[in-house]
Amino acid sequence: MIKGDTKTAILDAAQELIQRRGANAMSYQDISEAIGIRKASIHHHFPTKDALLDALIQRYTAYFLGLVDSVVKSKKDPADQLLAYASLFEATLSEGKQDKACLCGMLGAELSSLGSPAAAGVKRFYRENEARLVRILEEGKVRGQFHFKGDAKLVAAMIFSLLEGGALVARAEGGHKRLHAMAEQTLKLLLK
Amino acid sequence: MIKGDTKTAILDAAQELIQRRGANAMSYQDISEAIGIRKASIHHHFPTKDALLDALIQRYTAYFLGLVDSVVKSKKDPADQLLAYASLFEATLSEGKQDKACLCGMLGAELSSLGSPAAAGVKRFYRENEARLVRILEEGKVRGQFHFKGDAKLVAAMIFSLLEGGALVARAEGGHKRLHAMAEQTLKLLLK
DNA sequence: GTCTATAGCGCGATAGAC
DNA sequence: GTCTATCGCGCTATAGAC
Repeated sequence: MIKGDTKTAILDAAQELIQRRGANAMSYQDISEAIGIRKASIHHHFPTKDALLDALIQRYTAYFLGLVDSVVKSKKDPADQLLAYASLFEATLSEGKQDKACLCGMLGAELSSLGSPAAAGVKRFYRENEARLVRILEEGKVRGQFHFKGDAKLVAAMIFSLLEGGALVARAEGGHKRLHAMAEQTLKLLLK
Repeated sequence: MIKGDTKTAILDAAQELIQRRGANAMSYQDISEAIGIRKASIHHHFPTKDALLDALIQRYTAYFLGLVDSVVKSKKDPADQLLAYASLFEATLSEGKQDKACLCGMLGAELSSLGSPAAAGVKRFYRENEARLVRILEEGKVRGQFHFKGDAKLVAAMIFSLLEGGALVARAEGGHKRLHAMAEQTLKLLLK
């Protein structure tokens, strides 16, 4: 709280705008209007848009993986862990003024127009998330609770894609409730 | 070939650009350079970008659903139909200069910056695809081949989101081969 | 139907005062 | 650290000649 508060406000505004509309539809002017600061001041904190995106992805990844780890730690049951993991995507969707998808899901669509540090950050987000899903799935299999055939890595990739894609598709119809129903349905396929 | 060839060339170029980079990163100038025509000429065929997007979505939807229907008709086995359906997404991903996702998957991320006819078109694409998946899934269940618990509509939504999301995520890592592996893994979950 | 030319705007980014 | 002012560019879109 001593310093850097403006930086945080900029990142918060940028994140919300991107989650709602995408990076290419978000401008310094939009951020400026959202938090009541001039464009030039934003450039002082983040010289270029690429730098802003990069910082945003780093912060989001750390924050989101932190949520994942704490939510996974708080449950013993892999099935509960999986639903809790999915609920992070659902919560984003229903947060605030709504229609917010995962930041890195949005950026995935815009990957080829991103700077290379930003693009690398998005890929890392995907990898880290899938790695955590693998752990949940393998634990569930060891316990004799999940009964899927095949590679846990592929099931993890499947579930991750389904949640990222589901967040985007559910914005068009059904919203967070529909995403939740999809997550529960997916769990049913794993349990038997 | 008698007429309207320019219109088709414009739509082809626009589609490729959007599938690769997104609608907000695609400009009349890009199309102009791709097909060797002036920007003003594009405006003659499609007065506004919204009109171009709308026409593009209509054409894509008709084309894609046509592929779906013919591919479904050509297979008897629901499991084969499902893999064939998924292969449409895989084929897009590996086509041409690569890294092309589903047009409406890309536009789903940019939904809130689309004009309302375009947005409605994207939603319709989602609905029509899920409806076709429901039919495949129900047929598979009736035949005693698919063994999923729960609502076929939810499983359809799940699979559709997984393919749309998977196309986006697989562009970051693994490409069409990874998407194919995910589709096969999904089928395994349904078969038993 | 395609062209040249240009209007009018919003963008990312920079210079320099305070 | 924030501001005013502005640059230069690319965008969508339009007017009008050919």
